[in-house]
Amino acid sequence: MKAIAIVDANNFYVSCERLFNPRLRDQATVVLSNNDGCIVSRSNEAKEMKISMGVPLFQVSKIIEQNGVHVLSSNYELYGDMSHRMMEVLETCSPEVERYSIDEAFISLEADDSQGVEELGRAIRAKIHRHVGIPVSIGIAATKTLAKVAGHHAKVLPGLDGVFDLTPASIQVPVLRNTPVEEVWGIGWRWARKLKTAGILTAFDLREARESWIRSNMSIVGLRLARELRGIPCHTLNTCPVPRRAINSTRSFGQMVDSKDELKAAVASFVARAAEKLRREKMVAGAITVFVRTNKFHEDEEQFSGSVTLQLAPMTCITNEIQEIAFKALDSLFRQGLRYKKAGVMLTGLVPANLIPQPLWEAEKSERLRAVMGKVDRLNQRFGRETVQCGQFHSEGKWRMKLDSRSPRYTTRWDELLKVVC
DNA sequence: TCTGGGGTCCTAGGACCC
DNA sequence: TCTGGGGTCCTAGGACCC
Repeated sequence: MKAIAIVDANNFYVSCERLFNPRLRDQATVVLSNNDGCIVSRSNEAKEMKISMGVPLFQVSKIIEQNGVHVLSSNYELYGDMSHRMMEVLETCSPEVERYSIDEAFISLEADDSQGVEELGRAIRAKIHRHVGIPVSIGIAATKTLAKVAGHHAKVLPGLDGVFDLTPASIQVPVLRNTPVEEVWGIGWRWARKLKTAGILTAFDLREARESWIRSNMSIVGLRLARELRGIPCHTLNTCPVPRRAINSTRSFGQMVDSKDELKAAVASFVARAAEKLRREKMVAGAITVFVRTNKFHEDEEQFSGSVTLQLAPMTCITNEIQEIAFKALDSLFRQGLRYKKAGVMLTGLVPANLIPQPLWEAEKSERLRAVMGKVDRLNQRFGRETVQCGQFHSEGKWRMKLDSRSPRYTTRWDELLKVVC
């Protein structure tokens, strides 16, 4: 029998921090988003204190102080590296691995005479724990959506020890009846609200709902979802990474920004980051969107949110060339007298760099520029982001984000290696 | 005072063409 | 200048995910 499994790391960011700081084990710990704004990962102890996912830090500061919860800024370099290690182990366990997010992968499992899918799942869980040290939950079923349901149960039901096999037909109905509809993968709060009004309260109700109703209220997306709950696969495994369609770089500012120069500096830095990603993927972009917005939480201030898209012709991956167009977009977007909280850029129309024709007379120039960019990227990779900067920059500025309590990047920086003191 | 970032997919509507 | 259906392409916006 062949099945799909979802392998999902438990409290991933907190688990990564605990690997290198064992004092955090058994202690309530949370990890924050960029700018130290929101809670994005919680240990089980923190979850028990009713600290919700995604809440702003200041709203739970009382709980955190009263209980001595450990609070860490996010350390994406560390989490990215641990994620990579986990995926490498998975690739030794299954011929088909889809890296779904930083802490999750879908894999195929094939049972044989000696081992059922559940035993396979348990072996994988043990191997990841042994080689990487991160605890995972594994849900197994015939479709991705059912596997996610199984994975959720594997995580929260203590008796299952982290692995739940939902392939036996006999248990599917009771399990789906016990799954609130808002916990189904693909159902967000808006659809959940709509479904509840229509009397669809559980995953089972959604599975049994009329297809015509689903189609007209939730589009083809909802229809696929309902079929997946019935065991009809609509989402296959994507084992080779699909080419990216867009690259973003956006940030909320540490403090509000009102000057155009400072906004320009922020946009220049976002373009630099996005262009670096673009070159790493060996692609060029055909268009750039720049957006700015005020602080939507300050309801008493004048609000503005706008974006401008401009073509990049010829297509390019050169930071300075993209910055030039981005500044034009910003010029037409900027309004004096507003206080901005967030800005960003999005590169779209991405094409592999080797597929676009180069005009002969441009070839030499673009070759030279690309070589320069390559050197800049290598220097920044080696000595840290923004060691070498392109175009206009203020290295400091109100827009820079806060990261007050980041742990060392133990596995990717020589000077931040874990020190053992005897 | 403080409120994340980076993605994907789908649909509706407008512009344009035949 | 208006009439109309059908097709494509593009963009904005909405919904979702982690």
